[in-house]
Amino acid sequence: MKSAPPSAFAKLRCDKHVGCCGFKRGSIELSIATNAGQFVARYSAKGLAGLNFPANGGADLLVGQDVQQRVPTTIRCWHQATAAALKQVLAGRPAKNFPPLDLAGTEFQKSVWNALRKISTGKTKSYGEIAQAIGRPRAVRAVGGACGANPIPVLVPCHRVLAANKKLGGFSGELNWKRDLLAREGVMFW
DNA sequence: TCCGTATTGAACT
DNA sequence: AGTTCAATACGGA
Repeated sequence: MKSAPPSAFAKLRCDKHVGCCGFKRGSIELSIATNAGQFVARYSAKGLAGLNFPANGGADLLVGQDVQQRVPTTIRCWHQATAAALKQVLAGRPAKNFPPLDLAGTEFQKSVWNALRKISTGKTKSYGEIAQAIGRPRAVRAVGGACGANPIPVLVPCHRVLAANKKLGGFSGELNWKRDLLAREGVMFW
């Protein structure tokens, strides 16, 4: 596996910023520079716990390589897997290796997210199909809610879920991301 | 308990 | 072909 790119920055969130920006106390955030912008991955003690789309305004919180050296070895290893996997998906290719995922949520949400991970690159499913896959054929709307609560977009491919009529459906945050991600995988939709 | 939701399919214009 | 509408399961307040 390749080493972390030199463009990767790390930041450690100060504990006094608890609750700020939705990040949790003690978590470690590492950014990933891609051709789609700078993503931010968040790690807990158990694994990758969150992934954020590139956003403006966070640059002032970033620090350089010196702080990155203070990141625990295990997390740096996870981050390499995360960065590689993210870039694979952005390139429209299936990710070979995943870091351990620390998916925090209810049992229902985790079952939905687990079902999402079974959708292979370039394929799509409807909310109804996901609902059926987890044994709750009528929980279609709840599936949508779980998708919106997905803490790790892209790697947990919530963007591969379309409405039953194969139209785009919705997305939390910029809908263009869903379009873009699908286009990167060669998926055509109405 | 009530409200909103990244749905769905059927019944209507 | 577009619009309205009720059923539905779950999560958050």
